[in-house]
Amino acid sequence: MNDRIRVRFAPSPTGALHLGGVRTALFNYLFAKHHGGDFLLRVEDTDQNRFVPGAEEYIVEALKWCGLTVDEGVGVGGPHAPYRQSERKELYDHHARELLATGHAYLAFDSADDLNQRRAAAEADGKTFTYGADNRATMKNSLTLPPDEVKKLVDAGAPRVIRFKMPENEELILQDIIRGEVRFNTALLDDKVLFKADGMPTYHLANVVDDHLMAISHVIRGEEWLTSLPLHALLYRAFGWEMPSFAHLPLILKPVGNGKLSKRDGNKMGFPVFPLEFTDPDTGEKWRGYREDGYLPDAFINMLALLGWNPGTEQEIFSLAELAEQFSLERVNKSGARFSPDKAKWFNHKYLQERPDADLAADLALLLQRDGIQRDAPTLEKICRLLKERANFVADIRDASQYFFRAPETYDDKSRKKCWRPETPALIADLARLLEGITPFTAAATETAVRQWATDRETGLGKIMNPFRLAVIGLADGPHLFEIIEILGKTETLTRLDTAINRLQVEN
RNA sequence: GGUCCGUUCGUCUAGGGGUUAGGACGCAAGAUUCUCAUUCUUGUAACACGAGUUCGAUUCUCGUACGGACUACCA
Repeated sequence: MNDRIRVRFAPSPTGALHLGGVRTALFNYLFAKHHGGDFLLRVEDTDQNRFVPGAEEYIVEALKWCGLTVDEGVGVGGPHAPYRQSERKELYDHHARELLATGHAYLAFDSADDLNQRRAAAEADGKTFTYGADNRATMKNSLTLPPDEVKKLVDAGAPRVIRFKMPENEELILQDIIRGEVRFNTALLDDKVLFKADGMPTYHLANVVDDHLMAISHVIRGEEWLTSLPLHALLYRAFGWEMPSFAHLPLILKPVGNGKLSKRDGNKMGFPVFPLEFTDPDTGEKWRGYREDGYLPDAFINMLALLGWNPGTEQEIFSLAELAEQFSLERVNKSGARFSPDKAKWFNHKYLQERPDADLAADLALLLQRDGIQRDAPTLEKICRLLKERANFVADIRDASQYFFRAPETYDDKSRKKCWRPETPALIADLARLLEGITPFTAAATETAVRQWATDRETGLGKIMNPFRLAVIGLADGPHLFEIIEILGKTETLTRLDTAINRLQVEN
């Protein structure tokens, strides 16, 4: 075994990947890249009942969108193929037999009913039934049944599982990179099923076998696996294999309320929990995605990286490469982190500001196209330049830019009451005459002229600008007005002034 | 219930035996501006509790409380 750093992200194709899963993938990726190692993608599809069509493709696409390039695994192949557990069945079968042969595992014939009965009985007694060291002697398995009867059952094809034989009373002291020492006593642990009656391995067996076969050096996974760490450690020992290092990541919690973030929270609280939009093939239920909501992948990743990890400095904006450079598992937090939709937006805002106007314009063009609006790229670029600072998403730019594409049909009532006075129409008419004579119709030229004009008339600029703005865009907010009219052009600007004079007179 | 893990501003977090306990999001105020936003400045607000160790504990130890995960022939 060499010293190469190799990590894997091993999701189950049971649906879309949610925030927690993406972050696990991210931390694995960052750790691998930090050490110049390999990032593998393995699909753990050993549960036939929970398989969701399209989920695997979704996972691959989501990682791609996030920029987490897979070095080896599903979708890209590699020396340890196949990387889909359903295609590696013989391997698990072989290893399960080995455990049976070495006495680390045994056959169990108990039916689901038997087990349920025992559990119910224990519960009625206020206890918890564990199929472990203290109870396995009372169950129907190859430890309790005479060998010939076991053989008879096996030959008859009786439904059976393979269980791990947990040591009776052993204190296990395990190391976790994030948490330090973690202790367990095997007396309290149960004889987990390693191989199911349907001929498939369970997570535990498949996971350990594959991690070993794929030469994984570090297992970085969610905290929900911490309690299975002793089982996995014992499995490595039973096989006589060197154990990889383990790191259990803290969970991502709901923004408000108790518990870990679930996919329900997103639709309920108005933020996506999935990187990409996802439609449940069974229920038809639709889930929002960060991509479709207008998040930039780098912003999304940056936000996720800082959920449970920090560099120890005050830097908070990181490219993926910077993240990889600075990442270390030692700086991952122990406690769960509440997810904050607000902060996610803030990150996107930051990244949006850095995005070239031409790129923003291209995105904006796409959005506008859906509304049947088309404009030339230079104009859209100018619009983006003006509007982006107040936007979190390109869609915000679209929403705020409507007056560039059509003249106002209504006028902001509050502003109208405040600034549209009886003398205003005449003022605006004068202003229109002034603007008519300005060529070229640039922001600088119109601003200079209007300021001069205001000074000459001894009228405060505010007196003019507010109704001017209202007349042109129908709103009381927005970017520099002279920039707006430059984009609109002289003709359109004058038309709008004229329209406003007529309509606002009537409305007043 | 049992096992394991955790607990610093509302949230994400830095720090670590002696600090004005730092930063960011959010919120509030001020400055700038034709407006809104941006930006800048300022403010707001935290070491869960109780013991112990110590000259001194938010920091170390132990308890308690609270939170979380696991407790399937799911991963």
